[in-house]
Order: sequence, then structure tokens, then C-alpha cells
Amino acid sequence: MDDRSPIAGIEPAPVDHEVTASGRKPELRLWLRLLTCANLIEAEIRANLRRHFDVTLPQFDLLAQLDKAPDGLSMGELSRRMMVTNGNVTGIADRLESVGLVRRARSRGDRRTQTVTLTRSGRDAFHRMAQAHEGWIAGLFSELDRDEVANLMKSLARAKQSVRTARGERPAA
Amino acid sequence: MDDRSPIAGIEPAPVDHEVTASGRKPELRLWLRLLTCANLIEAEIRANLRRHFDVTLPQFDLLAQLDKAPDGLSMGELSRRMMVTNGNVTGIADRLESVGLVRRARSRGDRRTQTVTLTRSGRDAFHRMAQAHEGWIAGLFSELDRDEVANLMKSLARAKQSVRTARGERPAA
DNA sequence: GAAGATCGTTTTAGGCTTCAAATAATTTTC
DNA sequence: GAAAATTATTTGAAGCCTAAAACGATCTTC
Repeated sequence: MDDRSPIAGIEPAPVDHEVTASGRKPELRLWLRLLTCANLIEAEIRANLRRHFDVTLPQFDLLAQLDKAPDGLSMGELSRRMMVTNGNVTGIADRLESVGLVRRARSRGDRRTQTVTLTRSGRDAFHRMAQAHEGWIAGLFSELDRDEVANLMKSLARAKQSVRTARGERPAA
Repeated sequence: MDDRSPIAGIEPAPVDHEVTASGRKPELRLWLRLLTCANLIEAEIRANLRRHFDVTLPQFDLLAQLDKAPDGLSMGELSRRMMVTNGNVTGIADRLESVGLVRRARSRGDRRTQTVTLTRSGRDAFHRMAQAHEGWIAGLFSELDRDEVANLMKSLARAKQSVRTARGERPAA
């Protein structure tokens, strides 16, 4: 049920690339630190989702999209909103359907499209997950005060902007 | 050869979770922004490694470990340093061996252990990759000035510390 | 209304990741 | 020195992810 610990479970190993970061460019070290933070948090969230709710992070993401769309979404729309491929959504939805958290139905209008909806139990389960999820994140950042959070938000916004800008200009090698 | 684009390739879709971040707790928004930054950069690096050198990120990571260990490393040592499972390293090393970038040899001393080494061409290729890699990162962050990089480093260090501290205390649900 | 193009979804092949079980080789213990 | 325990690695099953091909259904164009 989980990409990291399908049957039983020791926690996934959070990767710390920073051990490799000594004599390098500051930008490289910044990237490695950013990656370490993200990996640490993501591993924790995955482990918690799995331990408490027996779902994977991609499954949680799919449920979150459906929760925001009370009338359900087509597979293609899910794929677009989750920014993953169609085939990927097929697999995730298959698994969620097999445990009864979502339902798939062919639309009557256009018989090509499948509309995916949360089941009653899927919606209930997701609300419990979302609440816990928010709590986990707050807990992980609990040593940062409000100013620090705001400060990081701003800096990361600039970093994101920089990356977005640089991305288009394809480097020579 | 690549987890994202095995044969030919449109770029992988960089995931932006932030579209979902409107009326939530600031910590949750911070996490989503951090994740977006990391995903954006990682997708770019993966795409570049694939396009210019036809290797995956895990393969690059394995090569990097070997480059720092001139006498080679055992599979187990690679697994520890890369913070991934043994079985995972087996697969990555298989692929690198099949394209001639690394070599595996049973140690004479302890015939259980395999020692993995860069081939000549593996070492040359890795040096080209590492140089390009450093350049890509610098380019992605090029809109940030030196103070901003230093500032982010500090804030992320505190964030990392907070996460590390909070991680041990397993939440109730 | 039929041919061709397009759209929505699933399938396929390949790579990454985990955990657990299997295998092989070495070390420890008696 | 043989049995048992430990260690190093690989294999297997399951899930995630991609790109591309295959299908089926709908739309467009004549």
C-alpha cells in the first residue's frame, strides 16, 4: 500500500545530502540544504500517513483534489491538477477504488470520460487525514516563531521566482 | 534509462502544490512553498542530467559517492552513504555497470562483498556532469544575491533543526 | 453519413523505491 | 571442526513515476 513500506515498517531513511557539501559553491550548498529539509519533512509525512491512515502521499494528494471538487473530477482533470501523467492517475485511482475511498463512473454525456468521486467513507477519512496532516506540519515547524516563518516564506518566494526565471533559458551543457 | 523519460522526452512536469494553499495555516503554506521549490529544482536537474548525459539522479548520486572514494566502495557502504536500501543500490549499480560507467568485482579477502569502482570513462563522465551540475544550480539561483543566499542558509538550518527535533516525538494521530 | 482527426483513458515498458525473504560466505561458539 | 549466528548482497512483490502506444468514443469536415 505504500511505496516506501508496503507491508510493515521501519521508517523510510530521510536522505541528508549535506554531508557532501563541504568545499563547494554556496548555491550548491543551499540546494543541498533545501533538499534535505524537503526530504526530511516528506519522509515524515509519508510515514505518518502510512502509519495512521494506511495511504500513500500520492493517494492523499488525489483525495485532496477530490475533496475540493464536490462534483468529482475526470481522470484528465485530476492528472492536470496533480501535475502527473494520465497513466499515473489511473494507477493511484485504481488502488483508492479497490479500498473503497473513491468511486469511478462513466459519464452519461461523454462515454469516454470517467468521473471520480469521493465515497462517503473516503470523504470522512480524508477529513481526518487533512486535520492530522496540518498538525504534523505545525509540529515540525514548531521551533520557528511567526517572524521566522514569514521571513522564510518571502525568501523562498524569491528563490522560486529565480528558479522559474532561469528554467526557461536552457543552459548550454 | 530514466525514471521520468525512459525513451524520449518532453520535460517532466514540475509539481506546484501551492495552488492549494490559500486559507491555511502559515506552517502548511511554508511547507508547500518549500516543496514547490525543491520539486522545481529537482525536476530541472533530472531533466538536464538526462538530456545532457543520459543518466538519472540516483545514478548521478552513486557516481558522486564513488568519485569521492578512489578505491571504490562495497555495495553496503554505498547503501549507507546514499541512505537507500541495499536492494536499491543493486539495481542502480546494475544499470551503471551495463553502460560501462562502473565496475563490480568480488573482493579477494571477503568473497561476500562486491567492490564497486568507477571505470575510466565513468570518472571522466562524472567530472563533466559534476561541473555542469554546479553550473545549473548557480544558474537557478542567479537572481539571489550573496546575502540572500546566506540568509536562506541560516533560516533553513533552523527549519531543519526544528524538524529534526520534532521528528522523534511521535504525534498521537 | 462516412472518413479522418481529436480527445480521454488505459496499457506497456522501463526505472526508482521500499521491505522482506533468500543465498552465500564468514565468524563465533562450543 | 561442526553448528549456529552474523554479514553482504541479490531477488521478489508492491507501489510510484514517466513516455509512448493502443483503444474507444466523439467531433469535424466534406
